[in-house]
Amino acid sequence: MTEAPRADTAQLMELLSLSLGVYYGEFIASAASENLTASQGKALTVLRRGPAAMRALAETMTCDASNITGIVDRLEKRGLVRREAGASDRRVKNVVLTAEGERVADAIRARMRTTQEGLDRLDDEDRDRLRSLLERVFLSHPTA
Amino acid sequence: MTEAPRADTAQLMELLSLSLGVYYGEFIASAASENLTASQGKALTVLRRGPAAMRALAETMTCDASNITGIVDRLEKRGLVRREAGASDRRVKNVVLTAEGERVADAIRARMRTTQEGLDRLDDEDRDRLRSLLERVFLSHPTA
DNA sequence: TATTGTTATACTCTATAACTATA
DNA sequence: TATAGTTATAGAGTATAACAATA
Repeated sequence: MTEAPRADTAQLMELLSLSLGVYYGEFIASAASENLTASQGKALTVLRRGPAAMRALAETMTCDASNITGIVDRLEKRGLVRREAGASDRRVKNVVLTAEGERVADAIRARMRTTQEGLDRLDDEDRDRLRSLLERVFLSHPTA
Repeated sequence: MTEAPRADTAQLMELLSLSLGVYYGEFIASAASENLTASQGKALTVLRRGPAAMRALAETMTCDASNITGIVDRLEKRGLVRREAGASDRRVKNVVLTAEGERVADAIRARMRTTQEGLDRLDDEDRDRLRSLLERVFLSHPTA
């Protein structure tokens, strides 16, 4: 009964691991071609979705808040992001992409040809199925 | 005509970025709970598929071969892997999981409950669809 | 008192270059 | 000559602990 995983859960986990390896490997190479480390590229990717406080950025990137100081320092030194004072809470600093930062973030994604071509091989129906499946697996928050 | 990406390729890339971010975040936390860094956990995950030469390990992990020395050193010191002399080419060292290493690799995967529960929410047909889609996007090698 | 961001510290990861032992 | 693995080095990432400013 109950919560025993179905027979091929292990297979799917393995396939996810392989897929992530392909995707992340291409991401690292893409960031490197803009002279950015994986963490710096990841920060730009996250900030592309909108400004974020240092703390929030740390949580999204699954690392300690103290690390973000150095990562943002280096991105700021290169003119890719800037720190803005928080509106209500004066302790908070919001990190915002500059125009150049947006350009670089876009360039990183554009360079991920293998992944994009993989998606382009799917027809419209399959692309919609993939979207639905990913949302259900990774983005649904079961009431708990 | 031709190679222009379909309208929602950008959406799917963003969704992949979010989904794999969730997966990777859970992986990092899972490895940390076994007192392993992301790279060490990744190495165990790769070796779980079978022994690999130092060089091959570096390629799979998308890093320079010189890094693997230190990573394997630390895993070996903890008894999770061992170096074996190559059969034909005496320059080669194959890295092999120990029994304890296998146990830890399994524990890392088993601890990824959020992802597993996400997969468990799918019925058999959807799970098969997801497998097919991931294989087509990430693991197919267009003749080129 | 609790929280945000920073700093100091020690360890790990990373690429580059130079080395050795094989091939 | 070329390749597999190692070592040395410098810069970056990482968690922990302690701190100042603010809430």
